[in-house]
Amino acid sequence: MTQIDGVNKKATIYDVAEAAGVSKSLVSLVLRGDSAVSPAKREAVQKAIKKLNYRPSRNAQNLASNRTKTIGMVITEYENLAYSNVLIGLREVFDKQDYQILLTDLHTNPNLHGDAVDALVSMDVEAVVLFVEPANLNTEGLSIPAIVVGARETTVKGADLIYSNDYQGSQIVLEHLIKLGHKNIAHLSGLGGIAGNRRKAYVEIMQEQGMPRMVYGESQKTNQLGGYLATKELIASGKPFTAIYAANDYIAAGAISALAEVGKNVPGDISIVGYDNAPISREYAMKLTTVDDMGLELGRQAAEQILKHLEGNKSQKPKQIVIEPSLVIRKSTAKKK
Amino acid sequence: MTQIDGVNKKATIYDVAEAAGVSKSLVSLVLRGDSAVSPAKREAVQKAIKKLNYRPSRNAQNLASNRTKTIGMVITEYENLAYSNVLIGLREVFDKQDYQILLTDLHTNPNLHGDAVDALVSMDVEAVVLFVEPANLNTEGLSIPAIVVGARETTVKGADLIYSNDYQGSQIVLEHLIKLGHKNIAHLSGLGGIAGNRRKAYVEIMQEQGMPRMVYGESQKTNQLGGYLATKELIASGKPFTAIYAANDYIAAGAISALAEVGKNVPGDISIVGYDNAPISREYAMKLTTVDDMGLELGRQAAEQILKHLEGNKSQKPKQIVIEPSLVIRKSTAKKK
DNA sequence: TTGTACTTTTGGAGCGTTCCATTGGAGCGT
DNA sequence: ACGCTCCAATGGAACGCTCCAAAAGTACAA
Repeated sequence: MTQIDGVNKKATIYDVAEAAGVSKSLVSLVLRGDSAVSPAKREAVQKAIKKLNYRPSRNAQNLASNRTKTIGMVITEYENLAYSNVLIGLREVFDKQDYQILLTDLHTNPNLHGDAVDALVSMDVEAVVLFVEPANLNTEGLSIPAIVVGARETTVKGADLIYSNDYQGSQIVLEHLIKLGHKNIAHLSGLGGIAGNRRKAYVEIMQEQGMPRMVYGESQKTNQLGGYLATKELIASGKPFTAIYAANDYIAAGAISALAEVGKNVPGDISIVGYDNAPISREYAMKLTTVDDMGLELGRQAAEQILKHLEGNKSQKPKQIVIEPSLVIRKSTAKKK
Repeated sequence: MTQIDGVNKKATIYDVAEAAGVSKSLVSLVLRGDSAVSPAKREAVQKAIKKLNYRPSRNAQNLASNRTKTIGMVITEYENLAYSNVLIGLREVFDKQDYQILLTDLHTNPNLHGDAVDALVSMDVEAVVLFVEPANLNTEGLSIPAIVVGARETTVKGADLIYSNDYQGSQIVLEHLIKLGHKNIAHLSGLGGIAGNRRKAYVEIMQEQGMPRMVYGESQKTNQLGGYLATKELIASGKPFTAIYAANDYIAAGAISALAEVGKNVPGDISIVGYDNAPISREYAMKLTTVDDMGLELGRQAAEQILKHLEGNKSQKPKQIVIEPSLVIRKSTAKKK
């Protein structure tokens, strides 16, 4: 930091060079950990860096090196933590390769033009991970690798696809409940494509099994309140049920409250299964039985896939990866009485 | 996008200029919405931009203009949504001024050196918003404005401070409960400085009022499970209580489950107040009475304060802003029977 | 026609790095 | 003392923009 006109200006590589009595190039070498630098000079440079509190400008670095080692990830909104495990999985892999992840939600400045992807591309990310629902994003002529996580189809041409098999998820949930003796299993759904897939699978499977289909909350938001309201509807319908399959854990949590209000006990009276293995399902006193959507694994494999594009041979054709979900049996399900 | 050696290369301003038959400078003017450009050329440029799918390089822009119009925000972890309202408040103000917000958690690549602040400074953010607990970050010689949100003290020298008054928060909670006739009010606490402040206030106020102090869960995490376990302890202690003041809404939610397990009804038997007005307190079927920590307002005012530094006269001395919290009365509290 | 006053457009320098080709020494054998 | 090889260190071009000073064009009055 140098003082000019009483204003702090950020130190540049030249300031460091001068302070250390070397050339800017030598400083650059030290910065990048080049082994060809003599210990004495290296130390001098490091001292100068510390003294001046120098931090290299990534803008300049990126520009000069034509690399950013940065991956962009687009999510719908921070409040919906579904992305959380995926992010952890991505980081696990990318950290090892010294890639950075830039997380962005769909919020964009109304004044500025361009959506989340535009913003990311402008920042020269080397690839994008899309964890958003209908992806009405500007992905036209996207010249970097893209992978869509969590959806089984996309309009992003050339993008890889990775998702966990929702059909199979519904299947293992229903198998589990049926094995426990349940016959009247209601489904709590919600808005959106993911809930839609699970619903479709539920309907199909119940049909195959010749069991009654009861779907509620299709037009509700996929959160606790939605689950609560859907359950109220279910109860009001007067239809008999001994188990509930909720399209996600928040909906399941809402269902539990609604049931509690009418004196129904979980799992004593009603068994409940959620989906996603969200934090709430673990923290919740109830310890929800749920489907692990393998977010961590999705993240890991998405990262590997991206690395293949980035480091390996360029033009691979779009790949589609399907991960098998798994049932996490906890305490919200029990044998039918 | 031009095809060179079969590899897509991003279009630059020169490519656009050539395609539009103008100079790179003219393209730059169009990009920045300069009014001195003739309609004809403007249109030609815009057509070329679209055709080439050109997106300006922010790295180059930032470097050349010596501005990034970007503010960095540091949070502890994405999973803890406490920051959410603050972010919304920040955006509300910064959007209008065309500033972008870069959100970062404390996760840093173990291979790369530098913490979250280093990373942000390297990216040339113009100011930082710190929404992290003890802030053991490298803020030495930070040459950009910093504001610490949510803490009443900080080691970041020169930083502004903005927080809502936790003491007052505890005060209005307890006033509310006392007014409802409660005398035996337990407090559910948890790890961390914020919970600590609320706890301290609780202890002080109860002491003043000559009422029994019951604090549980000090060593628990501040989530649902923590609240659940703390409540179990409270119940096991055998001490009489008719109301609970929980250090946050998740703890309160956990408490409700624990109470339900022993047949205690909220608010019939026990009144509960949470803190933070977190999403769960609204969505939750229970409709939790809680303290709004004014996150939105914190965000707004933090943004205003930063703008004062950035646009106004430079060297202001550190300012400390305290926001008054407010009670949101919903359905988890009732008159003592 | 020429000059004046704008308005529109342009070339060039500069932003803080990286990377490469080159320079300058040190060390060693003869 | 001289050449040769190696290794360490350096200067300059380049990255893709912005911004400024200057050039080119346009319109109108004299």
